[in-house]
Amino acid sequence: MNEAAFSGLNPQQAAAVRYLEGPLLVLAGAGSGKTRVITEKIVYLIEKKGIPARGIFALTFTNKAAKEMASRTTERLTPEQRRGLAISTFHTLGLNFIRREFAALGLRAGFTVLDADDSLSLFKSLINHSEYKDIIEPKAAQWQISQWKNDLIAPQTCYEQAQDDEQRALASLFDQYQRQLAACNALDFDDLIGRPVELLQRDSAVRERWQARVRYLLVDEYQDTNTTQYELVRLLVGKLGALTAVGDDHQSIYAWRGARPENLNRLALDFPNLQRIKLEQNYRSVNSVLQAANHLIAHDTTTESKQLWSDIGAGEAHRVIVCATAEEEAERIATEILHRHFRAQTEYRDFAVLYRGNHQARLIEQALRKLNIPYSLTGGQSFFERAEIKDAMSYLKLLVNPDDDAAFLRVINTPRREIGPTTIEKLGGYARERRSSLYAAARSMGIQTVLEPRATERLNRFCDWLDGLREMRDTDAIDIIRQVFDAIDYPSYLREQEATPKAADRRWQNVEEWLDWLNKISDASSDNGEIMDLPALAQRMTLLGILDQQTREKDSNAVALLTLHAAKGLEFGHVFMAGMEEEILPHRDCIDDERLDEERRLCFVGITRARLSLTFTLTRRRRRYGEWKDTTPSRFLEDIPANLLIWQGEGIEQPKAVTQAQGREHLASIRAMLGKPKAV
DNA sequence: ATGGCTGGCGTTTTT
DNA sequence: CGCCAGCCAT
Repeated sequence: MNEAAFSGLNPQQAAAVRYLEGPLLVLAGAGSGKTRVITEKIVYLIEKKGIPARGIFALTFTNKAAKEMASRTTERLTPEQRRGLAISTFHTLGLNFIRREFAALGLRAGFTVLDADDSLSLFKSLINHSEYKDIIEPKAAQWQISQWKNDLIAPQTCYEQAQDDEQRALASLFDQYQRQLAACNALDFDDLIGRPVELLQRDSAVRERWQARVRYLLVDEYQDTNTTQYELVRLLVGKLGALTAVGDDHQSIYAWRGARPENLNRLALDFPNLQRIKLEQNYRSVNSVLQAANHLIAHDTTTESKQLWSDIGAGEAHRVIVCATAEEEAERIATEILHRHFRAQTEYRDFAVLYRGNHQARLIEQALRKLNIPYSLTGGQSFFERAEIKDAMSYLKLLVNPDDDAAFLRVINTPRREIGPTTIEKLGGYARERRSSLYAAARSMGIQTVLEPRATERLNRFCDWLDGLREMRDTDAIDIIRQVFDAIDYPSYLREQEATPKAADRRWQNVEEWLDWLNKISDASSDNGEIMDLPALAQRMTLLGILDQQTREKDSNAVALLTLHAAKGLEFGHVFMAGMEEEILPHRDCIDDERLDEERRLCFVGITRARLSLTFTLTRRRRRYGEWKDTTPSRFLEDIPANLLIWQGEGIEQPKAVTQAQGREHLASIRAMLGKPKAV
């Protein structure tokens, strides 16, 4: 092997890229270049080992990560070389699998992928029409059933193992939910992984076909896999174990939603010839940051010890700023950012404020606005929650799958077709009895016996219209959708709904924006040689959701406001961690719990986002649900050696509104008061 | 059908 | 304390 091919990689990274003798687990510390290892390995497999790109599968958890990885390989490979290369999320792989194998799963072409909202609506409707109305909370049911699905437990098994009435009710609800999905020719997100696993397990021909296809599999953020995802990985790689899994148990922060970090250890049991490589050199942070992180995480006994180090420099001690109240904390963060921005010509995009819960963002937002500091806030997928976008998506989904009840209900009276609640209620009852979709019920002969003649007539008109549209399925997807909006005169509908024409215009613009976005999706995938038909477009749309918005945010030069969870995978020059208090971090519900370690890892993730500087803030008293309570500094601060922390607080005067000049002046006074931060 | 009021509740979030 | 959802009243 030519060593020069790996210039720029350290020995461990190079070994991870080169190792092909069996399954490989790369324990990659924060900032140790794990994405780099995966992309280099893909390039290596294609260029040096002659494995065709279409035999290589790389899996991530988020669209963003998949996009990032794809763009990094694009830089290194010719279009010819990377043709057919599958870099995607677990869910997209599952979708592609099901698109090929749907018949064996009892689905019809054009099946719908329900998003979390649609699935919740389905639960609500099932619960409301069941005997356990008022006993079962829809959200809780959705969560529990999702857990079951992710643990590969069938409704039947749930029922047999149920300990009490509530569990029996949930198990029965699970069963009804799955039946209803089948009736609607629909799947939820969990099914995108679960159904392929089920088929691969029971059908050896399918399994062998897929195992032959998957020449090499790479998995990112392996510690975040749940039972189903791990099973999918295992089934796809077979006994050969042509697998590289990259993960970091220190960054396991999603156990609360079903991730099984123990899958890292399970790998060694399932593949006795597993090779392990640790990456401990960090390419992101100064050593004071890494020391804080190392000491903090040393208290987590459930994870494997890794000592991060870098040759980036010593760094400064981290400040711990104690504020009287949360308002003061927010103001303090804002003025600190302003000062540093002007003092060191630091771009706003180099700052991040991290916090445990979204509600903490509000005050910080206000404080930043007061000082005219631009900021970006993640967590809002508001664009896709807008009514006009949901309407538009429902029309598209319904064109593809008339049995999609969620879309059917959304659209049937939008715009008004005088099909009211009474008709829909009767139709729904009829459909439930026959375990069919609403559309199928509307189309059945017997429906006339239940409905008023006038209602039947309106319903038929709507269904005929839908059928007519579906006839045109060969027309370009975007064209059909435009025709639909034309036919229902959606802009006029919006004008009726909105008080001002301006507001209606704005909403129509959103629809236009959505159409542009759809165009982009269908173009992007035709790059891969696959023509995107209407069903594929509708299905993929549900999975891609928020990508666009995230991209837009990236362009702006603004301070990032993020939850600690959302910050994973990102890095910033200067990081503020707000609310370093007991009952916030660690969260109050996790304090006396085995979940405490996950809180510590969350803190670890926050710390390791920082390249150069780290500032912790906390308050002395905080208002919780209207009541003032004294607070205690987070135990995690105690886990960081005292010489790495400089506590500040009492007697430091807060600046009022700050102009640029006043900012410099004030900063000088604060620095005079505090003295220079001492180097470590 | 729509809006206003009240009561209950209040982690983290992707697909 | 604030927000949302759901309910009730118009």
